[in-house]
Amino acid sequence: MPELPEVEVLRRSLERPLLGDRFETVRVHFPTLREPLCERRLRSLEGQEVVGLRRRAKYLWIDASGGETLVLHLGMSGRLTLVDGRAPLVAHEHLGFELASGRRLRFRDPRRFGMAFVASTESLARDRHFRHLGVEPLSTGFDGARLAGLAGGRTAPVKNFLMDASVVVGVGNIYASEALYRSGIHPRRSVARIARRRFDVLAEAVRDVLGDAIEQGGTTLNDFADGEGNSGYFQVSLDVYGRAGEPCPAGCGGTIRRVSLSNRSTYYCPRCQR
DNA sequence: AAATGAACCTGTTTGC
DNA sequence: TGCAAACAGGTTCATT
Repeated sequence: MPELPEVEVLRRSLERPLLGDRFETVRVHFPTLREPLCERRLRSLEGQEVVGLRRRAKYLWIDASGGETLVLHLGMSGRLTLVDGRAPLVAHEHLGFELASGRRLRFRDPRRFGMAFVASTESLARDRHFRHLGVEPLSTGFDGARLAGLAGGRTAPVKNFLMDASVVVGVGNIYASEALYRSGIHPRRSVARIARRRFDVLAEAVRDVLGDAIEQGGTTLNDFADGEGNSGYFQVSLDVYGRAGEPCPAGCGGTIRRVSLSNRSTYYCPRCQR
């Protein structure tokens, strides 16, 4: 489900309802995520107030008053929703954070690629999950010069490069295809063969497509929803992702093609993208 | 160092 | 209709 826009939409939707609320009881129903849940550490949040919601890459950081941060990652199929405290358990509900307001923050992840852990707020930058991460694409530090510099000495296909979190974070399989389409760059093109000027175009396309998707509430392919259960609408704005066989939306006369790159479906217009 | 592929899981869709 | 294969938004680790 979630790339950067979906996590950012989630963060924004939860910020107002969660700030100032307090963790009362943390319930671990199934400790089986990719990294096993540590019930003791998670329960250490009990009694702490929510003082901030931040996003780093595709991770959500929920800062608590005791100097600890709840870190959540939704993997492929994770869902985080605010429900009534008396709402029944649902299938694959791994975690429930019962709040002083009587609500519950529900974390469920059928495929178990997600993560949930607690770290001290002060140590987050040094945490092994974050220390290797590259630039935030919506920050001022992200531009064509930066991308071109990082591409130096590399030869990988540009789509792989864009999806490399040590280069730039938050760009997943959907938005990589979309940004390349908007840039007119073929997803298989080696970064060694991209002219300096085209990196400016690419950086701007990444920034724009992510920004547009956030504005539209994210992409809901199956059932992405924000913390209050609202679906996104960006899926209707996708130019190429999931549109194999359809005509290129630019009207060039080409047909959108689907290929596999590193075992990930990749969509592009063979006519517009070179 | 960089690139590639496999592994981790379950649920849903596709194809025979 | 039924079943099996293919596929799905991510990250990390091992191997070249």
